[in-house]
Amino acid sequence: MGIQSLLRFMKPFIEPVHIEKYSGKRIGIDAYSWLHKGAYSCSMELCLGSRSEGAKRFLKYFMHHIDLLRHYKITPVVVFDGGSMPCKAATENERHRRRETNLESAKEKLKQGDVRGAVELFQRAVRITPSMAHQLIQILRKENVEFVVAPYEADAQLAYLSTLDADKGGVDAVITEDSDLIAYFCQAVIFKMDRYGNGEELLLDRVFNSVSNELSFKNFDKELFTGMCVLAGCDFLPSISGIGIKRAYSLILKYRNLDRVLSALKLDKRYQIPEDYPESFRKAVAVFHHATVYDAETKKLKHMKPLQHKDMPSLNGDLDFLGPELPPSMATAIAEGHLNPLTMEAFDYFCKIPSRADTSTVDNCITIFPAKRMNNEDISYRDQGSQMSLTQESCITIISDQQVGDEEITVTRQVKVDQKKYMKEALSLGKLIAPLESQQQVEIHMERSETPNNNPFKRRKLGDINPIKKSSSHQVPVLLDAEKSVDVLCSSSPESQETVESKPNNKSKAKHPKSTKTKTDNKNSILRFFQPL
DNA sequence: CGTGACGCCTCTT
DNA sequence: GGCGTCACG
Repeated sequence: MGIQSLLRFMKPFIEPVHIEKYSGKRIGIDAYSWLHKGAYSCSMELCLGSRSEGAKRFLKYFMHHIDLLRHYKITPVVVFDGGSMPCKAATENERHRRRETNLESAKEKLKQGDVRGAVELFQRAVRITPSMAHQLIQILRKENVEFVVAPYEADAQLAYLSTLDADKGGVDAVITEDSDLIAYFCQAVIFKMDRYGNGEELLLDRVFNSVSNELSFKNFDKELFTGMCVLAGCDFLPSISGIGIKRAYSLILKYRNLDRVLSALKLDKRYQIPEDYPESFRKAVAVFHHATVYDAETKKLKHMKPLQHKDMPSLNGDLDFLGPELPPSMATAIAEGHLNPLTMEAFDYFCKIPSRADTSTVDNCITIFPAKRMNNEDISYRDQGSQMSLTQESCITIISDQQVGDEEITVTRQVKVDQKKYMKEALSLGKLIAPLESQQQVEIHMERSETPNNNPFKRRKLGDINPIKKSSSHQVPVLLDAEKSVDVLCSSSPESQETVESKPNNKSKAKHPKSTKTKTDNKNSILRFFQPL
């Protein structure tokens, strides 16, 4: 929804633009808008949970647009939505209900053999899932495209990035379809960008410094502007019946003060103001100013603009409506795409049944989680750092990229453990992080990785998006840090086995030599736990 | 004249 | 998420 009719209202200030204008600059991208558009090309597959090539067309769509930007020497920074805001629950429940009913009737049509009718309904039933976002993230990693998962609203994160300098991760403009970016006071927004890079640009400078047929924001400040947006109706707070963007603008223009507008509305008998409207209104305005965002520099959550207690005394310091705080370790794990921001579970890298996450890590840490492995498929992705997963067959699979001299290699092994024991253990530990500080010597097999090809217009085969590259493999002893953390977890379970065996990478059926393990001491073992709030 | 409810569209060849 | 249309006050 964004802000009701805001875009149409702002039309006088919107000008056509081609992204080439931002050549050499950085542009933030609202991942949701491209994901959503791309999902249309494969809505049925997505709704039915198909994992065919067809179900991945949304990825192709997205990456085409990324390549377009890179072709014009623009650095894309993709921003994903994180957890949902409490005050947005009403809006989202409504959408969910409609999607569900559409999905039901779509399946009915399909049963009746009406494919065409079914597709139409599936298109209204598609929703962007964390799994889809995560599939995309894996490609972005491989393609060295910057991305961040916002703790809550992507719009807020994007607006925050637009306030930062480029060398601190900032962006010069934002591409989105959502008018909320304007309410968040994002200085440069590009709407409706097509596949050639043509779009419509809104610059706040233009809005506040020019006059256009009776429409002027010259004497507006940020406070008044967001006040107008909230009055017109936003996702956090529906507007008072009878008030739209034009009346909102007039009210602000007339009273030039939010409190005066509120009291004027209260006295006006034409409108029915809910008892709690003024408080909700204040909160909604505060979200647009002080939303919780992720700061990549400090690797912590922060408010877009610091909020003093005196700003909103009625809250008694309760700022949860801005998005509850999270411990830094969790915030980072979310931002870097390791934790599902809705469930706080580690992502199931096999993209199968949602698994119960136990532990998760970032960067140089290993990720450990139980993942049900189906159809005995080989692991088919690679990632920076290391990941592990517990398979149905009670194995932990470890994948890690290692630097040996000038060469980057991929290491894959499996360790057998007792799953039940492991689950119990891990659950009792909560979500833990295990930095890789051990130095265990393990002999493993290794494979050379191909350097990623970032040629903008090079066609990629989608089936090729994530495999561990196969090439010559040979045995070399390497320090495998992940090993230590495996032991930490496994040793707590008496039934766990410490068998280590090599596993053929990806789909290559090539025979790899068995690896052997050499144990050493792990004195530097550190387990960090997520702090309770 | 402005609001709000309704239906239609976003992709792909 | 947006857009255009149209009945209503």
